[in-house]
Amino acid sequence: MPSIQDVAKLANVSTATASRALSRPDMVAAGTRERVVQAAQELGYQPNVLARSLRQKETRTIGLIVADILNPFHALIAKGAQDAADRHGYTVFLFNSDEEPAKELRAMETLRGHLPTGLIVAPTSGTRAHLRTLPNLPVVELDRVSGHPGTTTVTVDNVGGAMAATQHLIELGHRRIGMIVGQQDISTAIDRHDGYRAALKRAHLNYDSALVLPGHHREDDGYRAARHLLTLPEPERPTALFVGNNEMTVGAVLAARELNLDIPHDVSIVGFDDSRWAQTMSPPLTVIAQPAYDLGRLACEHLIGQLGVAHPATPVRVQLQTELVIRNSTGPPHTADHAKRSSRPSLGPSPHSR
Amino acid sequence: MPSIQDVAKLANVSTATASRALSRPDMVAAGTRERVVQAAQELGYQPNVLARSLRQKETRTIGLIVADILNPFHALIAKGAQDAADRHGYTVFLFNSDEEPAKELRAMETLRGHLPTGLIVAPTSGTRAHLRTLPNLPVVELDRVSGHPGTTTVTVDNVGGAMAATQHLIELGHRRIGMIVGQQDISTAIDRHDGYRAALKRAHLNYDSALVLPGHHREDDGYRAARHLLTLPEPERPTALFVGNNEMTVGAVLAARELNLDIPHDVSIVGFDDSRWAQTMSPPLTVIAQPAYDLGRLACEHLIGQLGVAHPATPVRVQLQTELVIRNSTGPPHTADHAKRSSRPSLGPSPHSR
DNA sequence: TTGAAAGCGCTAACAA
DNA sequence: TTGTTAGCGCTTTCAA
Repeated sequence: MPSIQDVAKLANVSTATASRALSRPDMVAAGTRERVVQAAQELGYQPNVLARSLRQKETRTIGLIVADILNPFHALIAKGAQDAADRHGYTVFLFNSDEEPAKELRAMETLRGHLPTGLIVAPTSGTRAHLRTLPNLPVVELDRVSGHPGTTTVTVDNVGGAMAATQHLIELGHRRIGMIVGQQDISTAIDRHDGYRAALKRAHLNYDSALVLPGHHREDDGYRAARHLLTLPEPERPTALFVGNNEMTVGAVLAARELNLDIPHDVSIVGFDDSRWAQTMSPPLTVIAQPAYDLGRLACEHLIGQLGVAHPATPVRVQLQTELVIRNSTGPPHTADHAKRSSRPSLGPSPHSR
Repeated sequence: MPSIQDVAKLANVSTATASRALSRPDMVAAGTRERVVQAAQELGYQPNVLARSLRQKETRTIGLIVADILNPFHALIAKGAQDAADRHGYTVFLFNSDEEPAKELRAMETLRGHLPTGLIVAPTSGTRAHLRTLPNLPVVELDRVSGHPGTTTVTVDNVGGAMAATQHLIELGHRRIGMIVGQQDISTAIDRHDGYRAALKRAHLNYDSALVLPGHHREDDGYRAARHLLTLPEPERPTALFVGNNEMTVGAVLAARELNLDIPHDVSIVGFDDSRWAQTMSPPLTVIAQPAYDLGRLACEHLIGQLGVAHPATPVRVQLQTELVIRNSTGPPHTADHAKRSSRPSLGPSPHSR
């Protein structure tokens, strides 16, 4: 690997001039500049980022910790952030916390040694404590908020989204609406739960805690919770389910299928988060869609934007809107008064539309 | 951020000793060692990776370039690689090429400045040329091979997988089997095409080039190709489709739905790559499953394993097996001799808008 | 077993 | 406009 010394030698200038010619062209005479650039090209010179960063105490590197890169929602966030970083000449270090605070801490420690210019994190329950390890590091929280004071947050309107989902079911005529909710120490789960309650209240429906089951955001949790709710004795069984995230929604759908319940005839389902399979599943799922890519993009842009700036008095709180996408997994309830259709040959592929 | 100087001062030793105490404990007297470790802990010292790497000319960093992090197959690869790197104390720089050689080159250039210890790449058509920019950098190719001489490759048996898929269809009684194949400058696409041909040949079936349509690995390509194949006039229309990757398979399924063709009654479909939605789709898809996580893991382990070693005479070629997972998207053909069922209600009118 | 000193490649004061 | 020089934080000779 050629160094700037080699370039300088070939161009017959000092290393300082070579450095300037490449990084601050306007500080150097046109002729010299050209010689240096020419030499650099000839040697295939690529500056050593490590040396530069060490000297400048500025790495142009951003740490990004997402909860689970295998979840398309988080993958899309990561892509949005990475694309944005790239546009601004930053490089992203991507880590997975797998929803485990311990892993998140490890990621932060690793990151710290690399002296990132800033950090974007989709918090776990441990984030607030962990962030105290990294004072003076500009942080943007993404998707969820940890409650750490002073950090910029980029989220969606989870309360509003959950209300829209619940209200959609209510408007279809549902009165017993179950919710499969995420961990109650994660802000999104709390907010979605709140939105669900608020929508019920507005419609003067009772909140029945027996219809609200917690999960840890995994498919399996959704499956188990749905199985429980959907096998409640008839008057108690919910006619609709609002599921708090994408993975759990898959589980809920599988549970319904397994119980031979037709969606939406026997049970309506609304999920949170849109995704490829929400569209291609049968039936295509009604969901609350989130602008995941923009979430990542904006988090990154805000982080970069506030880098130079001194600590702003009031931290920025960006909130994006969600969108209710009505597909075919929701419909009016068919309760006991309707003859229970017995042998539907599973769930025929339903019309796919958007 | 405390530096090793601070630690040294607090422990009353020179920086050299402090460094040794932390990195090579056995070179230091027990008492001194303890004092240093104690001091480091007290200060929350974390070594500056940049300075260390600059000095040692060794970054313990691995570059990873995948084709598309939004594709669960690649996401799983990335996770496998990252987990493995982590276990060995390496940090991964993850980049997306988005299947574009130009983006891949940019990623490599960025990477180069960071002096990665090694590189793992899922090649595009440009990789072979680009790798010449990075001589002396240990490289492992993943999933696909670029033909760059001397690099270790970790792939699956694409020929075998494609043969298994095709043979499965043949055994079910299909005689006209269409294939939607990937870009013919990507090794996996070539291999899968070869496997398809080989299986036909072994069964003494003609290879009909009219039944083989190319695509660029995107859902949309699969959709268009399938639409074309499935609307061929009756005697020519294939009764089964083998689709060369996961994204295109989704497109093919959507096309079949839109044409009101029942899967597998009217057309059988086998995809390459398993995934969440392959399982949850309706019908659940028969696929050739690939060990994506292990692909990533092994690529990383081989890279790390060969780091110290001088250039091995014969490059390593790891090949993993695929597995035919039979679900419900394949069945025996029902050709013209069967009465064509006209109005299958289950399929529903499927206005798939795009 | 420890310390002094050099140097990785780069950029930024400062001087010329 | 250019060059000289120092130093970012660390590890590693070399010497004691």
